[in-house]
Amino acid sequence: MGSLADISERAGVSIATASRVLNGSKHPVSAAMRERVLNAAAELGYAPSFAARALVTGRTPIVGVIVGDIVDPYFAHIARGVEHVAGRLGYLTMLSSAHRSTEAEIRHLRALRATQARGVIFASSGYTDDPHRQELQQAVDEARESGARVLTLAHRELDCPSVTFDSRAAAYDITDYVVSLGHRRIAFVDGPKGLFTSLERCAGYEAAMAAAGLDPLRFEGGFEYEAGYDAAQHIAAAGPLPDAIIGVNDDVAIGIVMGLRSAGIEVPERVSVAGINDTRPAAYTGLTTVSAPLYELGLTAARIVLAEKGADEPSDKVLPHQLVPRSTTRRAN
Amino acid sequence: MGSLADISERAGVSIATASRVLNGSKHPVSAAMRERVLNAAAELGYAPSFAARALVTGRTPIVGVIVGDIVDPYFAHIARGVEHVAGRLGYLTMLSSAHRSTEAEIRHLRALRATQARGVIFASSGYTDDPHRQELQQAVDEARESGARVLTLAHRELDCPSVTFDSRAAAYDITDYVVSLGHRRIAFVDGPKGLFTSLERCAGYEAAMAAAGLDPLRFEGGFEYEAGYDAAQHIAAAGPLPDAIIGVNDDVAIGIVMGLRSAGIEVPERVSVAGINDTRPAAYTGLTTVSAPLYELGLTAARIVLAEKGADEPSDKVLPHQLVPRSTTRRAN
DNA sequence: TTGTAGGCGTTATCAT
DNA sequence: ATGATAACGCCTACAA
Repeated sequence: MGSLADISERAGVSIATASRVLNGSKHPVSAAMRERVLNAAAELGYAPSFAARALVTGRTPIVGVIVGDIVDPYFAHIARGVEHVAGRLGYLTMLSSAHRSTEAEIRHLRALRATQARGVIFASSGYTDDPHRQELQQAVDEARESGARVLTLAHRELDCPSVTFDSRAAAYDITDYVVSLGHRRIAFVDGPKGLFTSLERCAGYEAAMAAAGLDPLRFEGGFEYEAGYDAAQHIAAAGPLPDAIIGVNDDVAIGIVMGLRSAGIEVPERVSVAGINDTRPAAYTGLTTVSAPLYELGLTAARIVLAEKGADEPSDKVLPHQLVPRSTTRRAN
Repeated sequence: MGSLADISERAGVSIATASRVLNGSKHPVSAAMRERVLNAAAELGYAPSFAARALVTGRTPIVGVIVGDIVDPYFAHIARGVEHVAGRLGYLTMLSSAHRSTEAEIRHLRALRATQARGVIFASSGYTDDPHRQELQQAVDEARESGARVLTLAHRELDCPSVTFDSRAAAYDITDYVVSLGHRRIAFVDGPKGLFTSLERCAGYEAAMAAAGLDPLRFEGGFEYEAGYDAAQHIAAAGPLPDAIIGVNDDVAIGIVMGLRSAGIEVPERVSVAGINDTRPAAYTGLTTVSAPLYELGLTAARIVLAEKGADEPSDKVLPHQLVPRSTTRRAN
C-alpha cells in the first residue's frame, strides 16, 4: 500500500517532511528533500488514507446526495450538477437512494455523518405530517453540529438552508399556458399523497384554474409512468373526455400520453397533455412541459456545501423555471 | 459527538468494554455492564467513527459503483440492484459517474481505494485500444492488493472477474426477430466508436443479417437519444427507406422513432424500430426491445463483492436476456 | 529547513 | 468478565 512512514524511510527523511511535501503544506521544504520524497511516493504508488486523514482533520472529501429514486431522471439531473462541481473541487459524490422513505433518509444521513462527509444534500421533497420528521431533524442537527453542511433542494419542514425552484409557480404557468391554448376542461394527475411537491403543484394548477374561472378536475396519481398510464385509462373509460391533462411530472405525463393512445385517443388531436420538469424523456417524447432548473440546483447546492468558508450562509435561494412548449399540446379548435 | 472514551467514562467502564458491547463483539460482557454502556451511548447519541474503525480494520462499509453516465437509465437500473443488496447488508453504495472517460474511472477507483471501500463495481464497458488501459489495470491491481474486490459488469480488457449478459446475442436476437417479421432492409444505428458494447451489438446484428442472407446497413451513432434522432433524420433524407431500424440501445431507438416521425414517417406503419436493454423509457414509449438483466447484474455483483468470504471467486457469470416485443415493430406486408 | 512526538477513535492483544 | 495499551496513518504544534 505505502504509507507516509514507508515513504519517509525510503526517501531518508522524516515523516513530517514527507507529509509536508505530499499534501501541499505551506511549510518550506528544500528542493532536494522534496525531490526525494516525490520520487519515493511515485515508486511506492502512495495514496493517502482517507481514514487517517479524517481522523485528524475531522473531515472527509465526500459530499453525499440523498435522492428519492435513482431511476427517476429528476434526481439524475440534480446528481449530475452536484458531481460536476464536486469533481472539479476534488470531492467524491456519494449518491444514495432512499426510496422515498424518511427512515431510509435518516439511515443514510447517519452513515454520511459517520463518514465525516463535508456535506449532505437532500434532493427529495418531504411529507406533510411525517411521523419521522422529528427524528430526521435531530439527525440533521447532529450532522450539522459535527460540522457537516446540510442543504435541501425541495420543500421540507427542516430547519436548514435550501435551494429550490417554485413548483407551485411552475404548475401555475403550465396550466396557464394550456388555458391560453383555449382549453377549458383541464384535468390534473397528482403526485404521491402527502408530499409537499405534489401539494404545491396541485395548488399551482388549482390557482391557475381558479384565475381562469375554471373548475379543477383532479385525479390521484404518483411520480411514475404507470400512475399516468393508469389515470389515463381511467379517464378514458369514465365520463366525457377533458380537453387537456397535466401530469404532476414528465413521467406521469408521458404515461398519460401512452395510456390515452392505447385507448385510441389521439394526443394532441383530441386531448392535449403537458408535464413538469423537462427531464430527458420529455425531450424524447416531444412533451410540452416546464423546465425545472435541476442541473443548476445541483450545481448551486454543491457550490454552497463545498464553499471554502461557510461564511455567506445563504438563506434560501430560488432558481427560475421556464415554459417549454412542444408537441403534445395544441390549440383548441 | 461522543466517542467511545466519552461513553466509557460516563458509564464507568473501560473503553474496551464499551467497544465490546457497542460493536457486537462476541467477547462476553455482563448484563449490568452492557446495560450501562447502552444507556450512556443512547444519551450521548453515539455513532462510531468510520475513519477510526477503518484505520484499524482496514476496511470501510462502502461499495463503489463507477458508471458511465448517471442519467443513462441503463446504469440507474444496475445501481438500484447494487443498492438493494448493499443496503440490506449494511453497506453504503457510492455511485460515481465517469462520463465515459477511462481517466475519470481511474481517478474514482483511486479515491475509492483511498476510502478503503470493500469493493468496486465497474458498470461501463471498455474501449478497444484504450490508451489508459494499462494504467487502469494497474489501479485495479493496486486496489485488489489492498484488499478491495473489483468486479466488471461489461466487456473490458481487465484482469478481474465479471458478471455480464451477452450483448452480441441480444443484438442477434432482436435482429432475428425483426427478420422473422418479414423485413429485409434492416439498418443498425451503432453506439460510440471503439466501445466493446458497440462492437458486440453491431457484430450480433451483422451475424443475424448474414444468417438471413441479408446485407447489413450500418450507421454511426452513440448511446444517447440525440444520436438516434439525428441518424433517423439522415436516413429519412437519404436514399430509399429501410424496412426497419435497430438502435444500439433504447434511447437511440427512441430517438430514431422520434426522428422518423418528425420527418413524417410513421412508426411502425412504414418503418419498424427496435432497441436493446428494456430500460424504463422503452416501456414508456412502447418500444420493442430486448430485456437486459440490468437490475440482476447489480444484485449479483453486489452479492459477490460483499460476500462474507471471498471463497468462491466466481470466474465469470453470464446472465440471460429476453426478447420484449412491443408496438414499434410490425409484420411486413 | 528538518525532525520529534502527541493525539484523533477504534479494535485487538494481553494481562488481570 | 474486565481493563490497560499498543497499533492504524496522518497532521501539526513545537523543538532543534
